Amino acid sequence: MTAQKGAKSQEKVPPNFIKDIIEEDLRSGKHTTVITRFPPEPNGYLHIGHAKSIVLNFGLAEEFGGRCHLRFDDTNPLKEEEEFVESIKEDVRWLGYDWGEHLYFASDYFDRLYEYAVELIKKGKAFVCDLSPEEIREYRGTLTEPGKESPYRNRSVEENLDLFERMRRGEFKEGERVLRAKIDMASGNINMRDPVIYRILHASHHRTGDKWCIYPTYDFAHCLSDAIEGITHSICTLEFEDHRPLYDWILDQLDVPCHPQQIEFARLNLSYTVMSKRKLKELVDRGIVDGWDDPRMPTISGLRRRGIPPSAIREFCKRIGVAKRDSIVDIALLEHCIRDELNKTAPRRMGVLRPLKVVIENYPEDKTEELECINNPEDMGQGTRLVPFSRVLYIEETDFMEDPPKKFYRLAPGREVRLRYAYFIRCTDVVKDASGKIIEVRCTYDPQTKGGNAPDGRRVKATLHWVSQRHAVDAEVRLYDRLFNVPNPDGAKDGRHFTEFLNPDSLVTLKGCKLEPGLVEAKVGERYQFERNGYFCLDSKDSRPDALVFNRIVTLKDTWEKVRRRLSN
RNA sequence: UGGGGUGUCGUCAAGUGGUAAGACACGGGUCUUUGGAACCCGCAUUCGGAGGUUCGAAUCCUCCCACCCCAGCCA
Repeated sequence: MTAQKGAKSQEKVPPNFIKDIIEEDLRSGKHTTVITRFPPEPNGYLHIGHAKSIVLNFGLAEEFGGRCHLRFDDTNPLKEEEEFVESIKEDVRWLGYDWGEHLYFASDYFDRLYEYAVELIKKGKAFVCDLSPEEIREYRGTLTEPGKESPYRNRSVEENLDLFERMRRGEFKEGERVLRAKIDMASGNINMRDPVIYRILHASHHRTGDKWCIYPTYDFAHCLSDAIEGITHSICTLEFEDHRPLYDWILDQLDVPCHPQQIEFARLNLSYTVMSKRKLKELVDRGIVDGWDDPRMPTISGLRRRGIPPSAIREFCKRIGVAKRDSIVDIALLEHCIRDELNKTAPRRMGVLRPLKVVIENYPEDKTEELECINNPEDMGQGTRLVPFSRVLYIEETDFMEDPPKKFYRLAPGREVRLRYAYFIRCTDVVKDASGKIIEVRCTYDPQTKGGNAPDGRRVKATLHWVSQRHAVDAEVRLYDRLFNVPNPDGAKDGRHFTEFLNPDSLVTLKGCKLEPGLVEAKVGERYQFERNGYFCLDSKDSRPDALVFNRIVTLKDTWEKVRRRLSN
């Protein structure tokens, strides 16, 4: 428990401008507590960009001893579904955050919001407008020209009250009338040109059913929901900066419990992927990926299925910082956070992905030895396990070369290497098939080197992982890589479509992989390091006890691969 | 041609008048029964540009340039 707490306190959000504002507000006495909120619209799945916001909002509240609300911004019944509220709750929970009792819905406030709208009308600050959607657009003006006032702008309070009430009762068709705030049609900020705050939608809502046929817009509902909940700091992304004057205007007109401060920060962009809901949906709809939880997707469900630990995502979100400039974070940082976490926690196993048969000529045919292997050299507390060794083994195809280039110091004819936790072996011969392909490597072992050390002090340059043929468990292994070939797939200057930059090798499926026998016991949710290969986990969707499927979470850093590439250039 | 933002290393990002943190990436090295990990070293005389103020400027002033967002009864 204490250790847990200690670990948590290390997970602080590093300094940033929002934290500065909060600290100043606490210091000056403007606030005595911090109340934030994460306000998703339940119309889609969460992705790692949302994780940044979640970690910020929940992290800040946690750190200052306040709280963070989970509030669904469900003001548009046309787009929202119950299915998404459940998946969003699951994702937030999985990321490690708890909203406690503070689960809210903007739709919980529809009655109060309606009353606030009436109050605005009574103050002469809102009016019912009969203009059609097209006319409203025309009257709004353009970015460089001011708008024109609606001919309905100066209706009497009584008439507005009556019309608004009749809107509520369902006397009008969709688009026939709206309620608008009366602000300034000449404002340079288009959001202030008498924005629509209520519209007619004859649609049933996932929570309020058919009780309402008028619904508040985001601008009206959001600030008031914040005020109702006593939010102190309302943190959102940059595109809402232009909405802040409206946020403040609405709260200034009304008798509200408090006036939260809206603060904007730059949303997360990640290299070698796309983040917009529209683009992710296209990947799903065109069958380019296996659904929203495809392990290559930046969705929370995709990251989860990929096997990425939530702690690594939290750490990543804290490391990227919070600022106002548009940026693209290098996905290598995410990968680093994943390796960093898994290196410390993941038990090691041996798994041969591309098997090459090795026969140890001087090892008895029927003998089996149980060799002790360390589960995690970074954490000896994880203990050891026994792995069977016998005469016929598999090693990695890439660990043998008949004609090795310089700097390759794995197995080759005449060479001696170490089999991890086992023996030194020396290659004596190779066996090829009719096409010349090497199908078997013949070796001898040195019985004196059991455990991996030579009594005579003899050294070897390489240590290979291996699996005993007789004992191996078969598995399918899916090697995942970056979805795109270019850092910024939707930033093509020549207007090329982002799918033109897909990485054809983002998924490589390997069958007939040979794993050490203990891995039959692997369970969904566990993560392993397959030594010298990377980190892997069972696929939660497709793996079956008699047909194991492992996903590669991330590779190990591979210096040899770098050398090899340099050599071939 | 309107309004709102932003420009510090390849990528993020500190710094808020006192002489450019840190991380990732990258390069080199030590060590190693994972070519993993760990450890060490290197990596912006310069802060979008040009002027100016000052003993002193990334930080203050002026002008300019670039990029992002806004004309949903979406959020």
